[in-house]
Amino acid sequence: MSRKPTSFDIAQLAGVSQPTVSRALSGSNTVSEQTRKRIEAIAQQLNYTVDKNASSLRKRETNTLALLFYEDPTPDETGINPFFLSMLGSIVRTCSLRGYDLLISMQHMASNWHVEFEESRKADGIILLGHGDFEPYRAKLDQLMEQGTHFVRWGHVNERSLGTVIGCDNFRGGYDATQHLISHGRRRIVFLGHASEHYPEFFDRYRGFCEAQRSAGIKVVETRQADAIITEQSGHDVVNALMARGVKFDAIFAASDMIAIGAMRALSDHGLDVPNDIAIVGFDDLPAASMTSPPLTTIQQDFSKAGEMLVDALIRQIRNEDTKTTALPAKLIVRKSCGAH
Amino acid sequence: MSRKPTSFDIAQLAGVSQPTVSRALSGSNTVSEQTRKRIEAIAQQLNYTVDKNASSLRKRETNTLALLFYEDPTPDETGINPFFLSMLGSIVRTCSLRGYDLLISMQHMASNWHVEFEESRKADGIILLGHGDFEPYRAKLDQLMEQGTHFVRWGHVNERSLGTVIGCDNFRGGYDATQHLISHGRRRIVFLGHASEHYPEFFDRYRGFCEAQRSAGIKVVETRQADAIITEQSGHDVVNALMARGVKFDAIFAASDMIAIGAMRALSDHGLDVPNDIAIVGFDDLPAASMTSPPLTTIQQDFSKAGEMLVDALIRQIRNEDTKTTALPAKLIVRKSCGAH
DNA sequence: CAGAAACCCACATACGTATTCAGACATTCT
DNA sequence: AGAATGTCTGAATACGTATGTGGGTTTCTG
Repeated sequence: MSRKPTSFDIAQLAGVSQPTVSRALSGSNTVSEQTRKRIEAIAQQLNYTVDKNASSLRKRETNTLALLFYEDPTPDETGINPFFLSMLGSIVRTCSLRGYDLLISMQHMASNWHVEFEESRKADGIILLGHGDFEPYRAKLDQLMEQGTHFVRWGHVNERSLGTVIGCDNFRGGYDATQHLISHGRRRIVFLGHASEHYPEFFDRYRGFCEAQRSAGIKVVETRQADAIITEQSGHDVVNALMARGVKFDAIFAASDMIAIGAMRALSDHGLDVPNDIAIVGFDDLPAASMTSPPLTTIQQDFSKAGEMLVDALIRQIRNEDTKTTALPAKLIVRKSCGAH
Repeated sequence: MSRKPTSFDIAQLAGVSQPTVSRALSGSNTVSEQTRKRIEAIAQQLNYTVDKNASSLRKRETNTLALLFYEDPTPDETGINPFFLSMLGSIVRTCSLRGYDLLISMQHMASNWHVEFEESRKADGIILLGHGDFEPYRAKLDQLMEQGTHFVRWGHVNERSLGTVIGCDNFRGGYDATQHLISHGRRRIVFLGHASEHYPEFFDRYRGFCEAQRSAGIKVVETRQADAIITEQSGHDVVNALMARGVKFDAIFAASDMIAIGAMRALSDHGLDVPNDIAIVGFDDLPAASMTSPPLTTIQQDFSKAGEMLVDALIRQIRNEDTKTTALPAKLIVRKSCGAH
């Protein structure tokens, strides 16, 4: 017999009916210990595995979670946002520990994954990475809510967030980073990163940045903020632009490590020393942060915890248990780029 | 009707039978243009999606590929090998372009995924990352072959490789890197990385390293090789060990960028300048390579191409077309760590 | 106008599992 | 001993789709 064995095959060999095989292997207690042993032995010997599709069809659940990246519309960049990549490991691991399979997909705005994944019963729920709750994402999130699709997302934590969100305490992180620079004597700090509603997480970091300065009696100057997105190149360019504009500063708080790394390269090109001339603090604690020279002081996001919480929250939601939007603490990691000691 | 619509629902509304709906939506030409339009309109309106499980069950194919990482047995390291992460993006994208879903799993040696994935019809084929064809992997690969499971893997390319392998021309890469250092006047080059059968890719790079030296009339000295695995810490430690042993060298060829980055940190700790005191060339061209200071000269592996080839080879195999084991070219990327200008 | 061909479509069925229901048998109770 | 209880198992069926087969209508051909 070369085809894949079915529960009928096992049943025949064990001299029982197919339903009994199904019950025995799914751990039902309505089957005698003796026959169960026999069935298990035969199943093992034939390398029998439950057919996932038939099982899912019958049970109406797939035991699979879907992970959806939002693909940035930069056709030349082939990579995934390094920040999300860092979270991937713990998501994969947690799914595995919880007995779920993980389906991964990268989507662009045009596609309508929101009807695809749960509707076609590929997955029991969806984890969203990179989908904010402002336009043009908002409409899609609304539709997910309406459909009753189970989903959680990583993002900006807010009182009126749509659905369940796991995020980071960005305000506090921004505050702590800035406070740290101030406490080491820096007074003219620039913020590198967008500061608008369309980048709600960066915006919170920026607000923390402003608040820390106010607390220290430093006047917040608008010219000390410059838009940047989460790429090394962007960080590099924005520093050059600042210097071209003649902005004076003695420290940088970058809204992401990628930006910080690009900034360090630009400073190096200008012959400036980090941290003596310019101190830098980043955000995220990407793997790359500890590899720069000098190593980057940064605000750590706990990726491992984040992935675990996303998966667990989604599973709770699938089981119709209550879930709550949560902000994880942000933690200052002092290395050398900030000039402490 | 709150439950998910089925093809029967569509059929009823369109006044046709269920099979006609199935044929209309799957683009069969045995259904009239007129009824097809009608059916499509209704399907669209109801947000109808083909049930993946029922379809897969009936068609006996899942339209899904599985990606299996081998998890290094370091329980504290929560991350995935950065090298594989770099490939992930293009694998995800290529799957999407080819119309396949991607199932991701991280496995440890103990588990027997080899019967799980294709046998339980979760996927039509498997992409393996991090599975060499030496023990203890070999037994599992043998079993996959025997089962007739479709799989491809990234790894060491060899005449007698088991199954279809996509890899990199490691020998040539090692040769070119070393040759480059020699051509810039370096004579005492150390190789950082394992040089044994258990690390076949590193071993090929090492053989290229040796060959380049012989071609240049430099005597290959065994003390100028030191074992290291693909982590930053390992690179750091091994350089310290070399210096403690009093080994003299003026250049480093690291078998991976991670090792190179760790090595640079160690050199910096010792007050040595890169590239003036010690020139360095890495391997892989990880994203981090361009962010170090000085930026790392390295041998580039084309991750984008690699992911694409893995996916395409697997799909060909699933379609019973012939596939061939392939080595991709390795390309020297000159930055600043090697001291060329 | 008869017969052939072409075209559409419905009927029946299979994919492999999980669950409901009821029956068989053994055991215990009165 | 007869009834009641409990334990285990089999028969029947549903999940939603895809496909082989055959029937009915229309169009074409001679």
